[in-house]
Amino acid sequence: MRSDAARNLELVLRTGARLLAEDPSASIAAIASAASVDRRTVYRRFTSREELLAAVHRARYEAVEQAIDAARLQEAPVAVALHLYVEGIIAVNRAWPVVMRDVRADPTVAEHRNRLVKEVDAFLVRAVDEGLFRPDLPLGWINAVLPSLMLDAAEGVPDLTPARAADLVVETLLRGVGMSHPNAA
Amino acid sequence: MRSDAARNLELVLRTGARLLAEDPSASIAAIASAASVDRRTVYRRFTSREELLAAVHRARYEAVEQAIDAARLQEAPVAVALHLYVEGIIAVNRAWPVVMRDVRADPTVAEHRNRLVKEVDAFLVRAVDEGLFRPDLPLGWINAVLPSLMLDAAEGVPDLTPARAADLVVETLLRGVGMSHPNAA
DNA sequence: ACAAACCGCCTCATATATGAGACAGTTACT
DNA sequence: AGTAACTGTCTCATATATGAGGCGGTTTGT
Repeated sequence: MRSDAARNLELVLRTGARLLAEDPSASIAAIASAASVDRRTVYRRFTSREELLAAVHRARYEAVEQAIDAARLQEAPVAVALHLYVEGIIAVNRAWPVVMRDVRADPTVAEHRNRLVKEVDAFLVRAVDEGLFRPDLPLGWINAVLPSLMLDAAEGVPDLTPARAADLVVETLLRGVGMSHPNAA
Repeated sequence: MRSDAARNLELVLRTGARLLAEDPSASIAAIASAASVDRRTVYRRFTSREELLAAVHRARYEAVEQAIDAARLQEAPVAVALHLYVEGIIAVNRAWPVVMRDVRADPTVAEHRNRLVKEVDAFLVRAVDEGLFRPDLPLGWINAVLPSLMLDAAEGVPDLTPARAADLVVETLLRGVGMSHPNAA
C-alpha cells in the first residue's frame, strides 16, 4: 500500500470512530467529508458500510487487546493489574471512542470481543478470590460497573490524564465516593 | 380522544422507547409493526419522526420529574433522598429505556431536561456540604458516575427489584465494591 | 342504533444513503 | 523521469425511510 493511502485509511478509521460515537447512523458521506476525503475513496477501501464499521471496531479491539496484554491480568498483582487495565482502557476509549452498543454486528468482531471479555472475566474472578473485591455482590455487577466507570473517566473528566483518571476510577470502584471510610478525614 | 386511540398512543410510545433504546435509528415502520399498529396510525398522531421522538423523551422526563419530586431532594435527609432518587430513576430507566445521547434534539425537551439536571446538581452540592460525599473529588465526577450506575442497575441486574438495585447502587457509590472497609468482614 | 372517531390498507411523491463504473489528473516510489 | 497506484469527480442504479391523501370497514360512546 502506498503511504498516502495508508494515511487516508488511518484518517478515515479515526474520523469514523469519532463520528460514529457521536451518531451511530452517521453516513459514509459525512465521515468522508469530515476526513477531507471523497466518498468514493472510502468505498474503494471498504466494499460496504458494514465493512467500515467492522474495521473501526477491529481497530478498537486491537487497542483493547494491547491494553489487556500490557496489564498482565493473570500474572501481575491484582491491584497493579487492575490499575494498568483501567488506565489502558481509558486511553483506548479516548483514542477509539466507538459505541459499545451494536457490537453484535460482525461475527469476526464479536468473536474477538468475546475472547477479550473472557480474559477480563477471569481476572475479576481472581480479584475476588484474592480479596480485592467483596464476594457478596452479584457477579455481573462489577462486570457492569467497571466499563461504565472507565467510560465516564474517558468522557466525563477529559482534563485528567489517563493515569490520574485511572486513580479516580480505581478509588471509586474500591472505596466509593462516600465520606465515612478509614482513609478519609 | 377515544379510549382505543389512547391505548394505541400509549402502546406506540412505550414500544418506541424500547426499540429506540436498542437502536436509535429504528424506523417508524419497525416501531409501528412492533406495536401491532399500522404505520399510518403513527403518522396520524405525530406529524413527523422528530415529534414522536420528542414525545417519547417527554414521557420519560415526566416520569423522571415524578421520581425527583417523590425523592424530596431538598427537604428529606440526604441519605434518604439519595436512595429514593436512585430507586425512582432505576424504575424509570426500566419503564422508559430511552437513550440519553441525542437529548439535544428538541428544544422543549432539552429545556425540561436542564431544569431537572439543575435540581439534581443542587442536591449533589447539598450532599457534599452535609458530609455524605467526599469534597476532594472533581465535582463532575459524581455527576457522571451516578447516572451510569443507575443505568447499570436498571439493565445489568434485571432480576433485582428497584429497591434492591438501589441498595446496590448507593452502597457501591458510597463505599465501593472493595474489600477493606469497616463494615466488611 | 347511529354518528363520529378511528384504524388498516392502498397508493404516491420525495429525499437520502448505498454501492459501483469510468476516466482524467495527481501523487508516490524506483 | 516514468510507471504504477491512488484520488477526485461525474454519473447511474437501487433500496429504504419519510410523509401525506383517500377510502372502506370497524370500534367507541351516547
